[in-house]
Amino acid sequence: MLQLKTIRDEKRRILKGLRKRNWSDDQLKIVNQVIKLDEARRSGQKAVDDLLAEQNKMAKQIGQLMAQGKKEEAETMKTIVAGYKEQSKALEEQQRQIQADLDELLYSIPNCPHSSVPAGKTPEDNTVAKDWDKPFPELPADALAHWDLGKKYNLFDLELGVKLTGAGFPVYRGKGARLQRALIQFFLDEAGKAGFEEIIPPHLVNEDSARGTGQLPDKEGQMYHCTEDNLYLIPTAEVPVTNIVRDDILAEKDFPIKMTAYTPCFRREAGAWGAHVRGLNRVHQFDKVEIVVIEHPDKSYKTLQSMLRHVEKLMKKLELPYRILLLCGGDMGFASAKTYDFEVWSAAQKRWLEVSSVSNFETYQTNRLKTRYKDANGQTQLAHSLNGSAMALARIVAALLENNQTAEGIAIPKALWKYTGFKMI
RNA sequence: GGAGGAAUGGGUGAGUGGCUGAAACCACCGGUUUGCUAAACCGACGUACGGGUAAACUCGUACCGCGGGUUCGAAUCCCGCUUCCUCCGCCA
Repeated sequence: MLQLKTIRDEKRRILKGLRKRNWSDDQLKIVNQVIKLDEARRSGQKAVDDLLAEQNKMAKQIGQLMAQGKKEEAETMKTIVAGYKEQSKALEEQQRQIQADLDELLYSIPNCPHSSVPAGKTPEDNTVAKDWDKPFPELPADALAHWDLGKKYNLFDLELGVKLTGAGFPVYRGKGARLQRALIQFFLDEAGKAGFEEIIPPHLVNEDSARGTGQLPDKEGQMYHCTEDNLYLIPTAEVPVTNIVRDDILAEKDFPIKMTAYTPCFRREAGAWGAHVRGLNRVHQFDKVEIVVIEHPDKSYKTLQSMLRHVEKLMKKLELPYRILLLCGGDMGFASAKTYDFEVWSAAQKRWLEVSSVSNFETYQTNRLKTRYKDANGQTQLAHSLNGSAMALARIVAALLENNQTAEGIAIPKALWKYTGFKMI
């Protein structure tokens, strides 16, 4: 969530940013409500603190009176303190309510987009930051979409997934399974070479972690929830990995903290079913290698660029046509200040598929996570957090299969040979 | 799953009702001494919110695993929960 201090001190910037997210004048009123509630909170706290201070002082005096054997005086003071206590209890209750209201409002305000983020409402308003300037792969007229290729070569089975679990849970098998594992290994190795520490996190997280990265309370319905144990299946490795630094106070020399993790990702994705969700395009369980960076605020945008270059390198090694989009305010995720999306060209479907999303969250996540560092003056400051997919598997597989299909079979890109153990499917 | 024990600041660890936001030691940081390093000595050293301030600083409040309770007053007493350790059972 946004910091109260930022909302107080930089109200104009925040309002401007929220307009980029197409907030109406009505919605923008929330900002003023927050400021008003915050004032009430502060004056309320002063009142409570003063009352408690008085009680503390009197408690000490009572102790001294008792020691001196002045029992009656002590007793009269006790009755006075009892009155104060009642007052402060009532005030504290009021404060709790104010704080709860304030939190609720703060949770409902998305991150303020970076000044370089274009305004816009829909995906059509995104800016193409880097377009594909070479020709797309030419496929014969009888080219198959990946779901048909999967059947033809026995690579994955969606119906079998329905039998075992339900729609959206693909079963990979044979060379399809092997390709999947090869890609994971390849992505992890590349991340390792780029200096990311490899993590194997839990695949279920508790409520605190889900709250830390912002899945709760806003996107509760998107996660699978094990109610018996109150644990959530992770929708992305971002959740457990970023929470590694929750409640930490780092030193400046610790930056950047670079971590990578492969995990399966579980998403309920209620609704949103339609023509574009066939095959592996949108599933409830998919594999992804994620990169996460905790960075000094002065360097986070430079780091965002280096993360883009990393993902770009993966695209090139996989020999896939890709483009990079700078998302507009309306299409950006709730917690992000700036997001780039990578899309690969899916030659048989003849459309772009989103395979990676790289974002700088600035202090939006770290404010909830309480991930801070000591600056040169010894002051405690919030760190910046960033993450990106490097990359999401299912859709990469879809594009690989479609783009590389030939009469002889599906050609595997050179970079994967040593992982797959085969060059053709 | 059953039976015991434990949880204090970055670490070790003292502290069983007021003089304890918390001894001592270690680590870290600043300084003195030193040809350099080490040692020795001196000093500072938690977090959050709030007040006085723009800041240095200073004051108040809260925090000794978490939540409640008793009391004028709780790290300390009581209740619930969580986690960790030991033993037993089950098990990849």
